[in-house]
Amino acid sequence: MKTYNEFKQVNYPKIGEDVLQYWKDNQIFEKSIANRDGAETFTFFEGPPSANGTPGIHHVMARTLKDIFCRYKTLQGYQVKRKGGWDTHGLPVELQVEKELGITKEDIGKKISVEEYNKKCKETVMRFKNEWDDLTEKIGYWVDLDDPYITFDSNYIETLWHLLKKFYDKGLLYKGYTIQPFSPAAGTGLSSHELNQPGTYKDVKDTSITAQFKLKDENNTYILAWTTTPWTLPSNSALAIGENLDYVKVKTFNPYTYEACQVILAKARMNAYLNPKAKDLKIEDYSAGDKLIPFEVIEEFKGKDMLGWEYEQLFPIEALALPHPAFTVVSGDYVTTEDGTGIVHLAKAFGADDFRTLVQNNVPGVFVKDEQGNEIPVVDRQGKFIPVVGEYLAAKMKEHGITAHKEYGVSDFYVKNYTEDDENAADYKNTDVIISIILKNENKAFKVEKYEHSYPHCWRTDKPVLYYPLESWFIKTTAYKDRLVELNKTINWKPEATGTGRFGNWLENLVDWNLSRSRFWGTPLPIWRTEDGSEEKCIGSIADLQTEIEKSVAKGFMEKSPYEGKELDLHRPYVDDVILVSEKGEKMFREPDLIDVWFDSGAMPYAQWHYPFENQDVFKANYPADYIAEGVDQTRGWFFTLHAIAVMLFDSVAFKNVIANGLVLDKNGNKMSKRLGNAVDPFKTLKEYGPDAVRWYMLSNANPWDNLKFNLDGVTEVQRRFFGTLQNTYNFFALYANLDEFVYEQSKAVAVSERAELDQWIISKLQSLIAEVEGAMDNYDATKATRAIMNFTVDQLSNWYVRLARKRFWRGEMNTDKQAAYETLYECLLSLTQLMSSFSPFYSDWMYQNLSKSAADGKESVHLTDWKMANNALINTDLEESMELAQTISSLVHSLRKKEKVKVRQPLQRILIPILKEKTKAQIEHLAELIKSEVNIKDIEFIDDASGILVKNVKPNLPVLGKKLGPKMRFVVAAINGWGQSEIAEIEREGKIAVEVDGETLELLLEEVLITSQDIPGWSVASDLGVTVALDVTISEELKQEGVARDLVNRIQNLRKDMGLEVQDKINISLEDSFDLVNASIENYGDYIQSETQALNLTLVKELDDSTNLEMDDFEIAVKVEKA
RNA sequence: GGGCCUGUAGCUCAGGUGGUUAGAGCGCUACACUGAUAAUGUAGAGGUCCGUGGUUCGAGUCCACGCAGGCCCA
Repeated sequence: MKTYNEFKQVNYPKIGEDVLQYWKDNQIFEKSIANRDGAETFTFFEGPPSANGTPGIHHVMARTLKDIFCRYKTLQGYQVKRKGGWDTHGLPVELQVEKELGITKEDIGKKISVEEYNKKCKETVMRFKNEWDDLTEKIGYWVDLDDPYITFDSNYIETLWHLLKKFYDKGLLYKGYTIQPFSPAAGTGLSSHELNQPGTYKDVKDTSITAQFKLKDENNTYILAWTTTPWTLPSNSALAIGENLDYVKVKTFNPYTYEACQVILAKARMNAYLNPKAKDLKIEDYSAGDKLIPFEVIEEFKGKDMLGWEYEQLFPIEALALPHPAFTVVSGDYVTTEDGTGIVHLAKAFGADDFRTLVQNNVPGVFVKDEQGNEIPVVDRQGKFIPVVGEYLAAKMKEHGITAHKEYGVSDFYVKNYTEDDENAADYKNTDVIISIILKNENKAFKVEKYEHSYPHCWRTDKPVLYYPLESWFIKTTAYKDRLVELNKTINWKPEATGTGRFGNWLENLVDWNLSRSRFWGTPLPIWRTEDGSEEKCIGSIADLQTEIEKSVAKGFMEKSPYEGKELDLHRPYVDDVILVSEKGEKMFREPDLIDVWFDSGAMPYAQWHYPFENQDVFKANYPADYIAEGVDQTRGWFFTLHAIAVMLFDSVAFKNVIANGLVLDKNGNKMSKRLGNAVDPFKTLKEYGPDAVRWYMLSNANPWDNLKFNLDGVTEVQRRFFGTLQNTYNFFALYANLDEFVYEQSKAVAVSERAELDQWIISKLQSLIAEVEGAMDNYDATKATRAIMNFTVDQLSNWYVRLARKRFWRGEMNTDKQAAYETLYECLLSLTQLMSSFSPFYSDWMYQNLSKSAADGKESVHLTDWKMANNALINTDLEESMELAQTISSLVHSLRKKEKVKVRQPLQRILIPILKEKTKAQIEHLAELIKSEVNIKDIEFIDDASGILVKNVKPNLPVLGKKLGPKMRFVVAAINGWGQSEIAEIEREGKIAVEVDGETLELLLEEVLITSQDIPGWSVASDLGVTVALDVTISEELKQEGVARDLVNRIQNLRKDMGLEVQDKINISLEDSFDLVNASIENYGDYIQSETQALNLTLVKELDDSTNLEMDDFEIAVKVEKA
């Protein structure tokens, strides 16, 4: 019976399927967790995917990355609970439903009830759960799929409410506004998605104004700022410059009033405002009305020099006056000199950039109070100026005698001009034009012109949109900015730059978290308000809600609870039916907003356990996460919301280690998309290549945080080069182990110290590998780990150890040396299965079981084993260095043989190795036998200084010399390069030497140069890595005979194979007596030939019948081989 | 427009703190081996280290400015 299964061919996909079935049948995953009951926990958080689309190949990457560290830590003895999860709310789901139903947001509540709509969303969102689960299993991502958290679940939402209430109680949840695209014609805000509809951006001609903002402390000096929305000028409260841009102050004249003035603008924009043809004209020669206006630069400065400059309000409307630091110059990182004046006018209410910049600089915006005392902008929701501004403009029209198609009342100043009747009137003037005329007349406009640009329009009304402040609920993240930054520094980011750069910068420029979404399918905001907004209540649990409902029913605001006799569903529309009662006895209605879905996922550490309502212990043992991984695109999404909630509510990080992985692109580096047809189907790929090779390829090919150019050829290569080589190595072991009936038994194994050098070496290498893999994995660097394993397997174990040790396996009966060889190879293979198991969980388990099913301590699965740490006592650095020397020397001899055209089978007498260090000599001698047999030579001779034939080379030791010499380096280097043998001898003898440089004498020390030996006169030499080898190519008669003997062995072995003999079959050989050389060879090496070919007899005969002709290098010889 | 990442051989990637002639695998070419054989070994060809400036005795490596591709945000 065979102990170790032998495989002619391996079917990797089938191994994946079989092992998956085995895991299921034997509950290996469950056992891997139950096994570690009571052990220290290692916590992983699953970033929930959305199952409303099918998974792609990039999910294989993401899920593999998540899986490997959990498996690794499990082996190391930690208990790693892994709860799966689903992200179920949000816009993509809504859009998909709308597309399928052929409706728009407009239709919700009309053509379809909110109830039906949300029901449809709920069905849609889990549509592809089965595909996801299937993929998850097939790629071997171990995660609990039976009990996942689902963000639409009532328990989940209850935790969200609990957290929101905590924010609320801390005073961190507030109602403010944010600048959003708004359609005054439709009276509604527009989502960025709506703005991205085709056709929304149209080319329009608007009146643009370059306005003059008068500096406070200087006469006739103005800052110029350009705008395509003149109606925002009354709301101006600051000007932004680029700190590093160059600005000029220019003496010139206003082109409309001809008044002398000094204007400030970006140097790079002068040509746009000041006619270059006028550059030679003199200021004094100008008279009002001249076409060419002279100008003269009188000062130049940087933008940062302008910071804090004060100017006078452009429209001095009393009700709009503001305190300092309004009307000052601030810095804006987005300011350019591509258009305008290089100075940007800021109106807080009407631009998102403006808003952000002003908030960051603590500059107030232009607002007025309404009856409730709320701040409102000077443009109302119909898109017209409120009377405060209207009055001013109407008065100015009169003052300046501006007439239009009609007389303007205080409420007629629409800023975006959508009353078509007016627009078509003959003498029509829009608000922008009126503002232009006023400013021109008042010496406040430097340039007015029509400007054609692309401007967004409402897709429904076709009217231009405004950027307008809309009410929103916010979390005051800015209050915790410092703590967020501080705690972020304790997180281990892979790659580091994502943590310090992308995420760190984001935290530095933090704005408050806008929680509000005006949608239907999502977590409702648990805040109820009275109609006048004077009282509000935040609900933190279902129990709270029930209590409040009861109060309200008692008060008579509701007949009965909307939930009476129904399943409790916190979603809209049910929750909207809840009317509560305020402290003062007023009716309270829920704020209709839903919350940002990122809050859903960022709260998963708590909500997945329904904390604090349940599972407090589980939560505490699994918080914060030791490790998470997600795409780098989540930096401002999930990574941020996890961090924000954890820091603000728990003063903790949410995760200690994080990998932000890159994208999976197609093999040409293009983004994969279903539309372009270059998307790789994960299921097909897994079916064809099996999960292990795909995982291994993804991890080893590039760092996970770099983008991966996914190429199936790469998967094939990994399969062939790595898995194929490993499989060959295993097959080799199994074949001979079974023949010898070898069975590994740890207790009876030969002590490592008693094994052959080669065994000790590979064991040492193996321990070094384990240490390297541990180091890499502890640092969350899977690429390094996989590459190290690959290198060991292919280069060290297969191409060196097995090749050199081959004969020990097939020759003779079982003895200690042979047993040691088996044990060594077995131990390497078994260790490899564990090292590999995190990355290629199926194949490694399969091989583990093949190797260990006969072992006394064999486990059901490699994934249930305990990590075998590196044994430092078995690491022999000296031996590893020796072997490296041996490998280098062998390689050099091979290349010399090739150069001299002497094949390896022809024995040669000796090689010469020049030796400058005793240690090197000892290290080579240590493995002399091995080198000799590997390259088929009889002797290694060393030549040292005493021989007197060494030719040495000298090189400067640059890092050492550089520090000492600095700029004189190149002279000294030139001097050293010109040295001959006598100088080298001198510095070696004296330990120092004098060098003349530039008339100066310097002393060089022995350690400042590197001496090597590269030449032996009259010999064919080769060198590499500081080792030089010379080969003696003289072939004596004796060597020739031995060469023939080896050739004969080789030819007879081929014959054996052709005859189909088994390895252990014995033979008889008859050779034709025809060549003296052959006869002599048989005379002297007959025993060798017989033992190698397992021949009982080797006879020379005069004539052979039924013989075969053997083709030797220079002749042919007849031979007859018979099975004995 | 801003932040961040990437750019090294035909392809995929390595290249601590700057150091003489920039490496590996695959692919290609030639040869060898033939008891791991649908394997394996050896050698060879193949480079403007994205560009331009700068710092330095010395730059793939450090700095500045660009170019190309990507991600996120406006």
